[in-house]
Amino acid sequence: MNKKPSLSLGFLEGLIGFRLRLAQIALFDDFERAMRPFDITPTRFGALSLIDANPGLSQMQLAKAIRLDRSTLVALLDHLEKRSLVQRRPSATDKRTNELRLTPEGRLLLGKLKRRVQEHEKRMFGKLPADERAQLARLLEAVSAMKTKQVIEI
Amino acid sequence: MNKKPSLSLGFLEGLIGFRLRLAQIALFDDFERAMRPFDITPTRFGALSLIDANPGLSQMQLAKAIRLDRSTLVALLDHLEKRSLVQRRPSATDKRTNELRLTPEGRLLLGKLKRRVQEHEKRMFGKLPADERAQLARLLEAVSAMKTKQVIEI
DNA sequence: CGGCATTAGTTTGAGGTCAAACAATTTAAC
DNA sequence: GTTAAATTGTTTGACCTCAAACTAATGCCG
Repeated sequence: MNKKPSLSLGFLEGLIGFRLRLAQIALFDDFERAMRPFDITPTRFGALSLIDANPGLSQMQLAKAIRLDRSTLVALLDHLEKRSLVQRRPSATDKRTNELRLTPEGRLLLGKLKRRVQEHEKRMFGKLPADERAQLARLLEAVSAMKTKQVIEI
Repeated sequence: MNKKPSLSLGFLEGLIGFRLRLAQIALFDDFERAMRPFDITPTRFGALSLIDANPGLSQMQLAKAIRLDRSTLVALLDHLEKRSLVQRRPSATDKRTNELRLTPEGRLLLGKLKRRVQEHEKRMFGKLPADERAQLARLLEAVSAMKTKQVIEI
């Protein structure tokens, strides 16, 4: 009748990277569920937010900011443009680039999404005391800032 | 000469979820680089570790433990089996399931990988004082433990 | 026992992601 | 100023992931 032998994590037990991956999956799961009615993923939300905060930015700038390959961004923007949330406008000064802007519909939707995302963050982190939330944010930022100096060969 | 206007993060600025995603990307990047000579991804490493720690487990058990869809696991195990690192052995007691085990080569490789992963963790978290690393692990675990109680409709 | 729901592994299809190759444009070098 | 190098957006191909449908086997329930 023992239904949960519950596997051993073995070596994974002590790895912060593994813990972070699990947290990421839980987070994505809740986000996805909350945004399902709008068909918005974390990546799409990030793109909308950054375009909103930096109107006129280029696809390369956006791609770097959300850590997405520029080729991946093409389909994502196609999608958002098809939904009339975003507009690609050829730059007058550099004909290689597009200037990205939210449409009025895009701004309207983003407003709703922001409220949902706040609720999502509250669900996922609201149980933690404020100082621990701040600590978590600080530590995560420190990890992101770590750059690989040098890679060991074979 | 200002080469870095450096976009505003806007609404993303205050989101722990966004910070966590950036940390995850940085982590994955360093991991991937360190393991490139062995063609091992975090997911593959996780699978090898769990099989090592729980010899004879089934594909479903493994899939749940590493949060992977069972259909995804099929190709992953095909790959590891083709490399003679893992063995699928049909269970005698339940003919639906396979018992998973590492081969001697698998155990040998995993040993090397563990050392690399330790170096990787040291690179990414080593700069943090030990108590902060522990705190980070604890907080991440708390986030993973958050289960969506209920989802708001439209 | 006998039939039906459940479970395990697999296959297939849709979508997200990166890397490499390409054309158009801009920048740098001479 | 002309030519070579770098940059931007795009397309294509490979891979990973999930979800749904399928098959074989087990468990349940009368």
